[in-house]
Amino acid sequence: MIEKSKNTDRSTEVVPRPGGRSARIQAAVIQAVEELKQNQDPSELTVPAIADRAGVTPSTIYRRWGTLNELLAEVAARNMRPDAPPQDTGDWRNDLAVWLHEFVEEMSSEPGRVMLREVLGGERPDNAGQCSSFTRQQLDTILARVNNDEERPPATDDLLDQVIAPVMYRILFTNAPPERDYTQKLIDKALGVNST
Amino acid sequence: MIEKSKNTDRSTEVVPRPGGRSARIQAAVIQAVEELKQNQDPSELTVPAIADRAGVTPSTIYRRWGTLNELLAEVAARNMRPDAPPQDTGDWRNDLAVWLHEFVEEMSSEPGRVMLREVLGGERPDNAGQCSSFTRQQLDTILARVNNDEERPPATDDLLDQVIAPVMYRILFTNAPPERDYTQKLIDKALGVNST
DNA sequence: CCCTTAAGGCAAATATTTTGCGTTAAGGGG
DNA sequence: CCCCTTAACGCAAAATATTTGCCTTAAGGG
Repeated sequence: MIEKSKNTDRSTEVVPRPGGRSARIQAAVIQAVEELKQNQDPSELTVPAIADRAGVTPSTIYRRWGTLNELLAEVAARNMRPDAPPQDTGDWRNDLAVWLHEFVEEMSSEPGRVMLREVLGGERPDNAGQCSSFTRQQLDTILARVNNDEERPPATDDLLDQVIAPVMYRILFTNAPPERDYTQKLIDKALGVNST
Repeated sequence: MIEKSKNTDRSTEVVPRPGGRSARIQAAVIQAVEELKQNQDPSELTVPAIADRAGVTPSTIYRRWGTLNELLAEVAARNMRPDAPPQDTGDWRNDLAVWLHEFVEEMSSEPGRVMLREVLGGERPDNAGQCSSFTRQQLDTILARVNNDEERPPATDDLLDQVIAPVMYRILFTNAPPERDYTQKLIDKALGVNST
């Protein structure tokens, strides 16, 4: 008997389908994770518990995300998405300072550090990449407010190197979260302010 | 009957004992982890497997480290300890460049990224702190070679902020590991080299 | 409307983590 | 030097979590 028409030998790669049942389940799972994270006691944040609350079987979660770490990484990355563009005070330098101080405070907080740990703990680099992408977008938004005729704004990359990176390094690798003064000095230096 | 002499009501806090049986077991477990990490297929890197190889019961590991993540974080932090001081070429600027390029290459490599993930994935901040402590020591060693009569070396903190941090940020949060040119420019800028 | 296929549910099989309890060895005091 | 106390370990049973095989479901495409 001839094997029934194998259509798999075509280069017709199986294209992943967008939206639909999968999407609803994914949303339910993610929401379940966020809800369970409200309850203190992180030991309740387990795959079976998440599955239960999402109305899904554990195997669904394991098959889609592989491990709890990956699921948490994805959720954390999502939650890092800013819910608003940086405040517009009319002075972009001020916007930058205001936004940055808030950014640092959020990242240094316990929930912030937990999110960072989760994002960086995942194996897929996408999630971490998304975080810096969000940050970059916020910076771009602020820099777009500069009147280019009057002054030349710093490049986004320079701000990432000279301000964001040092702040993140301290949060991730030292016990001393960045003080407000320290952060401000980084800004001033990056913007070329003379404070000798 | 009088409860037999309770000597626990004294302020004689029970002091954790250094070295001894515990120390040997700890060493055996850590070595087991390192050996198992040689074998590709990280799915073999499991607590029962580690316990087996270390000649220990799993419960010992769970009680001491809590989770696999914590154990891996500790081992990774240990392995980040440099095994030699930075090469001494006679020119500290060169020493810095040589050391840094090697540092970046190690951290960007797949094993390096895995170690970073493990270190940052643990809950105890000590391990990450130790990493930056190692880095700081290496930098200090290089800077100590500067002849202070002739030139003023940069501060270690400035190097951390302006060179190490940007490099680490890119490794952790972007898909593009730092190119050699990029790293060199960071050094030049931090050392005040005019390259306009 | 039917066909194909990726994804989900269910439940059994595995693997892991946790826990209670008895044992061991390191230190300290008499 | 011996005993006493205690933290840490081993062992094994119990509790959880993870993996897997097989069947069912629903989204898209022809």
